[in-house]
Amino acid sequence: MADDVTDPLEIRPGYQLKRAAAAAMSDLNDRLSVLDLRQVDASVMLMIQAEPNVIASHIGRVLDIKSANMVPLLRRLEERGLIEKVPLDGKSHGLHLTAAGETIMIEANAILDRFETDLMERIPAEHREHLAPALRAIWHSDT
Amino acid sequence: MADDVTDPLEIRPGYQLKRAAAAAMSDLNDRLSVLDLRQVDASVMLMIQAEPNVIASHIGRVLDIKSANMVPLLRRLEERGLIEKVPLDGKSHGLHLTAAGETIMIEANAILDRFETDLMERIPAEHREHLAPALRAIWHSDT
DNA sequence: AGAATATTGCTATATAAGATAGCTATAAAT
DNA sequence: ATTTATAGCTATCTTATATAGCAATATTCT
Repeated sequence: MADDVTDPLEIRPGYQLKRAAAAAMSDLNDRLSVLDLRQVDASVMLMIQAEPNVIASHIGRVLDIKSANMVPLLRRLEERGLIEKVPLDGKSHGLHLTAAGETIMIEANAILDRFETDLMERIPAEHREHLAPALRAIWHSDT
Repeated sequence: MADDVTDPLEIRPGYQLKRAAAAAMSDLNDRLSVLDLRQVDASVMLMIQAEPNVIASHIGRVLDIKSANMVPLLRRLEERGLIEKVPLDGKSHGLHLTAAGETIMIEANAILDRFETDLMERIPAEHREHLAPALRAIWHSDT
């Protein structure tokens, strides 16, 4: 039996969204793996880079990472010498990229830029500009 | 510190895709939970409904479900009396919905339709029609 | 027909992401 | 000053999916 039978899920946008995200995220993970970084690592470091001295709980709030999961994530990055913590007061630490962290982020940003260029290039031109606004609407109106 | 600091990931379509998918899938899982079905269960049953007598390995190929994971999935559905297996030859089984399976799929299809209507309604009208083609392009050109 | 190969469905186990529950110390609010 | 909220943390659980491999059967090739 050839696999040309109509997939009843092909017409469902929810399924398209899931499969597109899975394909894209798998691709990105492969690309980031050469730096031994996961997406979540890169996104956290991106936030630290954008706002040095940011605290962990703020990153967690923005990126939806539970503090229980943030702790080992930051510890790994710190142990690799990519970030450092500077005490702000008795309980908070400002996060910063180290020199090594800045260096790896040059490559990480290049990978992310390339990934996104490739991602957008897959999309026919007439649909391309609509993707980000549509996705943002889905995400931000989620209750 | 108010959380109005610019999120450096807001501008990245890859991140938008991930967050939109996560929000939508979480929503859908909540809705399907009233039937005690997960998305993957519903999608498998949808394929069986669309093509009675389909075999498990075909579903796995189309939906990207490993046979090791298909086995317990089908067993649960069979134990709940929602599907049944009819031997086709010495090693394959044709899958069918039972009467109970047909009944639950009436509700499941209603939930899916409603979910997708709500999903699309969140998107501003001028972007709406572009979402599915854009997502399909991302998914299907994935190597 | 016989031999080699591929497919189907399966078991058992590993991995990885993320969620839950709860705790201590500190800071902020009343 | 007392209460409440926040930051960071530990330990553990759940869940989805991946890996490795197997026996029986079907298919393909010579």
